[in-house]
Parts: sequence; C-alpha cells; structure tokens
Amino acid sequence: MESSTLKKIAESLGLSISTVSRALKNHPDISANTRQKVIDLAKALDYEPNANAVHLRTRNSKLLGVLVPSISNYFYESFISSIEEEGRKNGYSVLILQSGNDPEVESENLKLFRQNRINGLFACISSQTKDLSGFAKMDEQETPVIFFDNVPNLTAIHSVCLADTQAGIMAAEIIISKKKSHVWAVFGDKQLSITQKRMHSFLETFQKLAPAIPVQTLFALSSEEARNHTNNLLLSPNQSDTIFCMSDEILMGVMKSLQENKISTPDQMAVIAISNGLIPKLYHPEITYVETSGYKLAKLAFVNMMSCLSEKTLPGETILESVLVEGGSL
Amino acid sequence: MESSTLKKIAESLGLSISTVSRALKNHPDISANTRQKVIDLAKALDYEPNANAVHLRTRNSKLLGVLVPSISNYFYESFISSIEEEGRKNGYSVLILQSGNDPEVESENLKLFRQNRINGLFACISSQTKDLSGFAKMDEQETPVIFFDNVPNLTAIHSVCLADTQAGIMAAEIIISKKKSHVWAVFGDKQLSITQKRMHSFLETFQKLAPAIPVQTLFALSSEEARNHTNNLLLSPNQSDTIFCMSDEILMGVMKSLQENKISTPDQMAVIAISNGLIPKLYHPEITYVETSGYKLAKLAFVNMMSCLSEKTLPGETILESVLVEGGSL
DNA sequence: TTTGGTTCTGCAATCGTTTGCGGAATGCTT
DNA sequence: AAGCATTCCGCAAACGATTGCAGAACCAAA
Repeated sequence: MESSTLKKIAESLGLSISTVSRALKNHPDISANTRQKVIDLAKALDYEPNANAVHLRTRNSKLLGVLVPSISNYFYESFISSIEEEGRKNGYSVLILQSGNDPEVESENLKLFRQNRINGLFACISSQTKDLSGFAKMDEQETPVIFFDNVPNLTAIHSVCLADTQAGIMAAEIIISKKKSHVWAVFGDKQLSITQKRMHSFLETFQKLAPAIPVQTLFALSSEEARNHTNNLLLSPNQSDTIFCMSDEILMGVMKSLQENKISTPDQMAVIAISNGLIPKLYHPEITYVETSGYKLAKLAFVNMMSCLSEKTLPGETILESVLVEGGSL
Repeated sequence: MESSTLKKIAESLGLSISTVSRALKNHPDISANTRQKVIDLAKALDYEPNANAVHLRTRNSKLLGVLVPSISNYFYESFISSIEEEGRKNGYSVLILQSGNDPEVESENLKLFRQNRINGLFACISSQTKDLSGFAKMDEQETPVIFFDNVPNLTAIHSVCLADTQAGIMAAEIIISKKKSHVWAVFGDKQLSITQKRMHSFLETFQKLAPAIPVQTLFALSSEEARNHTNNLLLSPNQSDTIFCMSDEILMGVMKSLQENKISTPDQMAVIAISNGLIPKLYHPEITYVETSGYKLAKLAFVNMMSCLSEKTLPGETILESVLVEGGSL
C-alpha cells in the first residue's frame, strides 16, 4: 500500500489540503469539529508526514551528522550513542558516516552531509586529513561544525576536547607521587593532536617535577604493536616499574604482554592508562586510569551544538575536565 | 551563503532549469558545449543537489534504517559499521536509532523511520518487545525488514541469524571432547531468542552425548551479575572444571571473578565462550570461543536487503555458520 | 520551396508539504 | 437592513529537483 498523504485525506473528507494540514497541527483557524474528523481519518489511514517534503518546504532537515574514523571503537561508540540519545530527545535524527581514516572517503562523506542539508556536524577528523576545504564548505553553508577528540590545528573553530594536557599531567603526577623509579610510556599515532598533547604534558611534568626519573617513550599504532613493544622491553636490560598507556588500544596490548610474561600488577609492574573506562575494568586488579568519557564529551558537544543552532553564543573551544579513577594497578 | 540550486545556475546562464539538470547528468540531449558551461559553473558555485528534493521527486530516500537496542556494544557496533560501509558503496545512507530496550522508544523510532521513508530496515528487536504492529506497518508500506540477532517468533519474515543452535552444540561438543567432568554454564536474558536457542542446544547436546556430566546453568543479566554468580559458585561445595559463557558480557564478568580468585586458565578452570571476538583476545591465554561475527552477519544481511529491494528473491531466513576459534583456555 | 530528419532546449506537471492572504459564512449590534 | 466582527476554510505559491512531451532551429535532400 502506498503511504497516505494530506491530499488523500483532503479528498476523502471533501476538504482542502491546507485545512487538513492545519487541523493536524492544531492551528486555531480550524474548528474542533473539522479537526477531529481529520485526526480520526489520519489515524485510520496511518498517515505519517513525508519527512522529505517537510524538510524541503521548511528548509530544515532536522538532521545532525557525525563523522568518525570508525564506529567500532568504544570511545566513538559511546560518543555516538550519546549524541543519538540527546538528538532524539530534541527532535533530531543522526546520520553517521565513517571515514576509515581515509581522507578521500572523508570528503565524500562531507559531500553526503551537505547534500542532505544537515543542520550541524560533529566531526573527528582522520589522522591523515590535510585538506580542510570540505569543512570550510560546511561553514559557508552556515552549518556549524563541532570538532571533537582529534581536532584540526586552527583557531576560529568550535571544538570539544578532553583535557588532554591535564590528563597527561595528572597521570605523570600520580606516578611521581607513588615514588616510582622508572617509566615506560606508550603513545599512539604521533600525527594525532591528542597524542601530541598527552605526550607533551606528560613528559614536561616529569622534567619539571622529577627530572631524575627516567622516562622511556615509545609509539604503537595498534594493540598488537604495543604488545610487541612491551615484550621486547621486558627482555631489555633497562627495566622499569611502571607503564603508562595513552589509550585503551595500547592498554590492551600492554596487558596482554604482561599476562603472557606472568608479570603481576601492581607489585611487579604498575600500570596506568588514559581510557574511556571499559577496558580497565576487565582486569584484576582494575587498572587505574584518567578518564576520557565519550559519553560526557558528547553531552557537552550537544549542548554546544544547540547553542550554535540557536545562535545564542559562539562556544569556541570547550574542554572536559579529566577525572582520575583509581583501580589497584598503581 | 545559501546553497546554490539548479534555478540559480539556470538564471545566470540564461538556460532553463531542465537543461541544467540534464547537463549535470550527462543526458544525451544536451550539447557538449552547453554541458561544459553548466558543469563549470556548477563547480564554481559548489552546487550540491538537495537530497530532500531529489528524494521527494524520485520517491526514493536512498536511506536504510538500523534499529538496535544500543549502539555501544561491540557486536552491534561491528554490525552497524559493516552496514554503513556496504551502504555507502551502494549509494545508501544509514539512519541508526537505538531503542535502549524500551518498546516505547522502539516504536517511536519506527515512526521516525517511516516518516523518513527509508527503503529498508535492519532490526534487532528489544527483549521486551511484544507488539509488532510497528513492524507490520513497515510491511504495508512495502519496506523490507530484515531482522537480525534477536528476532521475533514468526515465520514469514526475513531474518539473518547466527547459527545459535549450532554454536551451542559446538561449544558442548568441544567441552565433552576435552573430557571435562563438571560444567557451569552462564546464560543471559532468558527472554531473548538467542538465549533460548543457545541454551537449549547446549543442554541437549550434553544430555545426548554425555548425560553423566553435570551441567549447572545460571543466568546473569549483566557482567556484574555474572561476576557475582561466579564468585559464589567458587565458594560452593560442588566445584567444576569448566565454565561456558554465552556472551561477551558474561565472559567479562566471569573472567573478572577468576582473576580475583587467582584461578588460572585452563589448568584450574577451562573457559569457553560464544563471542564476537574482541574480548577473548584480551586475556592470556586467549579464550577459546565460538565466533559470532557481527561484521559477517551484516554483510549477509546487506546482500539479502539488496535482493529484497530488487525484488529478485525472498530471502526468508538465513543463517550464518559458526566457527570455532581456539584459544588456550580449554 | 517543401519535406524530413537531427539536434538541442524549454514548458509545465509533479513529488508532499507549509503558509500568507483573501474570502465566504455566520452571528451580533444598532 | 445594514454594518462589522468572528470564525472557518481554500487558493496558490513556494521549497528544489526530475522528466515526458513538444517545439525551435538547423541542415540536407527532393
């Protein structure tokens, strides 16, 4: 069965389309009598307004876009989940597109967003992205873009970020306060803004507060790589009593290695991470971590989006404070 | 800047809208000369067709819906991710809505899908869902629905499922083949079709093949509950040498308990799970599991959707074979 | 000059809504 | 009976695209 339209309802009731339309939205011009008849028939016919027609006519898609490198990642996932939730409460649908860290796909996705005339976009750019013209076009169309997590190196944009700098400092401080003597610090992709911020503040804190503690930094692009690095380190001459993991992915690899080598936490090796919260709770003792909540970040991003859309304010850069969650691994 | 339209291009070129439209889609009626002029200007103006207008006119939204209880779940996530990927390749966008296991929200979501005139829907119903009328309406509008994972108890629907029955059998068989003597089997929500299938086949296999092995079944609605159950069991008089976990969530709780109690795997306790694959690889030794790949399931679902849309065939029920992935936990 | 065939372009209807404006009908005052 | 509000409703344009059909312009052949 073809879906019903205002026209059909109007015809079977001998009314005009406009009257039907108004009746359905409680316009005061329409008598209670007529209104009721219209409502009844609409219900009987399962009338559902055609969103495309409405959006076209009102020039408002009631659609929000989310651009992420990948959906399958606990952090993005919780971010998206939260945006979808808030969006629905506020009458928005959410279109999610993933770039797979491929700038080509990313710009194709932006095109799709533009074609769908989304009202606003939440974007975490891929680590490879150099060309920001796609985002500039969104701006020209007056579509607010709120960057999150990995953000381009520009001022004059809206962004919500975890307090990466603070998180790095926090992690360093607690390691120092526990009188640890040697640290291995494992970071992710150097290209990412978050890596840079976390690493810089982490190392700087050590230099300032405890220059005597040797910190050995290394980089891993995947869980597997982190695991291998750790395995190698454990065989090397200069041992350590603490490992810092910049992300969940790295934490997974490091823990795998520790388990394989039967190294117990925290007595043989202390572990601390920056994490979204799921993974650290899988181990016993639970891993101590500085929290980076995609969920909370999304709430913040959403509030900012709403205020962009109502043109009340220009949020600029917002930062979500970090929280230390103590497990027993340090 | 307002986005440009066919009309604007037509006016500045002194052409009609139809000519511009045709030029942009390489219609043979348009001369190479005119076509080039149009294309150039369109590019200069960053013309992007208004998807709403196109969809309205062509009566085709090029939109696919995905309905899940929650996005933040590794299984759904990988399913969605895969659908989005395939969708984009085929010119479809994907609208994702989560029900939070609330039938009210679920039916609101279905309404949204209908209003957006999606071309097809992938749905995993919530465990609470009793009223299927929302789905029936989709049917009336000739929108194919492909159920996955937790599916309603009906024939005459399209569905793609993991081979739950087979997975249960497989897990049981391998436990038996390893000469285990006592099994604890932890299942999830009894309401879910997958729980029922997995449990039934698991228990039946033991009855048939090894009635002498005592199998103690228990149920946990969350990871935390699974952990508590396991803790209690470990204190109880009737001990076991094997634990079967019906899902990742349960596995997480069980492993937590084993770690807390310093029970080593597989010597003190063998562990086997049905899983999507991420969690089992976090431990050492890695957990042996029967694979339930959201990724593969989605590929299958997508193919079925395409064939529904082209009305070639009526896929009915499709089942994805299980695979045993051996870790070292059994 | 007429006929016929190409090649190119425009008219106008249509998809399903929303909404400003004007007009008919009714009742109530004087 | 005339004047004037109210109350209720419909006309028609607009949103931005697609597409069947017809018509203009041109050249070549008869």
